[in-house]
Amino acid sequence: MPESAEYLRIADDVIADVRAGKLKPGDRLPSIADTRAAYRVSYGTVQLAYVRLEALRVIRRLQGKGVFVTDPKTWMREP
Amino acid sequence: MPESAEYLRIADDVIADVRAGKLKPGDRLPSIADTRAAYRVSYGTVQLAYVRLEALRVIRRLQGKGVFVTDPKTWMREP
DNA sequence: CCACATTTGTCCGTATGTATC
DNA sequence: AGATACATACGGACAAATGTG
Repeated sequence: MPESAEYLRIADDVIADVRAGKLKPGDRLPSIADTRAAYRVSYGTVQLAYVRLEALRVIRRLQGKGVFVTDPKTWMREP
Repeated sequence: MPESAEYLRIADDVIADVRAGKLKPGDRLPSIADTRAAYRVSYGTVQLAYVRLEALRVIRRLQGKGVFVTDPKTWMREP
């Protein structure tokens, strides 16, 4: 295994983008299909990252609509 | 059509057990193989529940050792 | 040190369901 | 009706850490 797992890398990248302001509350993330292609991973790997990000309250997953960034105020405290 | 997803049910059950005191900080959860059998689900479904619980800081997953309950003080607030 | 079993970790491909547009 | 997008689940495969003999 590389430095860290791919699903963690995907999740960390999203968090980093939010912290950097590249993703703002309400923004929609690229589709899972696009993310899959960008990272060259399976659908399941992206979903694993999203399940984690949802638990961390960084995103909301809305079936049929997309995946959206939440308000960082609710989670942006420490590591 | 599932009342709710199996992986969420597994995760919620663990949280409920911790809240009820049936699982205490430092306790080791049943092995994934046992949990699989108990819920009659696949390995991946249990892992999904655990990835979520890890993000919620309810458990720590230690490769080769097991899955352990964390100190609820760090997460037991909110819904 | 070595071999082996156990246990968790990660990833893939596929199938099917459900919601939205 | 059809296309798009997310949701959930399964089975399989191999890697990595741990513990035991």
